[in-house]
Amino acid sequence: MNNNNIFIEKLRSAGLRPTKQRIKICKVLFDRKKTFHFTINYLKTLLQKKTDQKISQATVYNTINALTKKGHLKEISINCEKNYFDTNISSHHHFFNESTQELIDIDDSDIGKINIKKPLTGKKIKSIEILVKVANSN
Amino acid sequence: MNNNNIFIEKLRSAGLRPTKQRIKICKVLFDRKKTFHFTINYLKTLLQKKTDQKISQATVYNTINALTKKGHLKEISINCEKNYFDTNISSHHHFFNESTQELIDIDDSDIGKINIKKPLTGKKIKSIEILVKVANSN
DNA sequence: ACTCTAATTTAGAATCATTATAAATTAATA
DNA sequence: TATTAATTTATAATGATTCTAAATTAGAGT
Repeated sequence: MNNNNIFIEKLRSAGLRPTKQRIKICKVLFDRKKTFHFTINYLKTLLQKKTDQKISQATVYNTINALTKKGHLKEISINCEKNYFDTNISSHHHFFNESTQELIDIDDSDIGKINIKKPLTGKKIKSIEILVKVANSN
Repeated sequence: MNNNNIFIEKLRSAGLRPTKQRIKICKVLFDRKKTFHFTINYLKTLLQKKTDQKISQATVYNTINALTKKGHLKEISINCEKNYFDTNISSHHHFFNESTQELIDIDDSDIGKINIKKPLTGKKIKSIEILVKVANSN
């Protein structure tokens, strides 16, 4: 089976040439049922496993940065210990499980309305991000 | 005037020996009216300006990390572009002005109650952090 | 006050993630 | 197919942070 055309379209729509490296990266990122959270490091490992020819790390960085810039990925950071990316680009929030270092989506609709009582005047809100840090209760 | 005793107490209460380097750092951090947001880099610059003898960067990092670990500082990260620290350790949130890279406190009481409709079972919430990214509206 | 020891400071090296460089390769258009 | 602009690549450079090991210092005990 071949989803490549979907990825080619995705890349083209973002103004990126569909090279074989980028298509492979898209396959790892987007060819899955559930949304995917990853660090660049983990992605590099996955690519090495799933790929015959190696993809240089410069290409991985360039491609991920380009996809992020075009809005196909979302960047999330947890106190800079690790920089995660998320294939779920809808407006949503996160649990971060400190016990496992795992990141879990919280749907926007699963959080009640955020009421900012004193907005900054003369500024436009670009985004509201909530990070709920949790740990195993024991 | 001399607030040093206050800083010495603060350091001791955190189990840190009040060395002259640490006291100088405390002075820069805590001897102010308003809360203070800073990057390590900015702090190093300030210390260099306000100090006769230079403090090595290893000491700056060690001290800031120790104070953070003991809860005298709070760490905030904005997509890892920059890692900020905040002398305001009360439960609160932040505006981040993308136009100026400036970080502004939002008091906990200036945000309405956060309603997490589907909490994670078996996990304890450690913290909830809201980051409101804004930009100059023009 | 003096001695001793463990904590601390320090310069510099090491590490890690990320970005820049510049030459070789490739996609896509004519 | 030829051309050229984009892309990939290995490698070097950068920047932030941590490590190391030697020199210094704080503070407890004498």
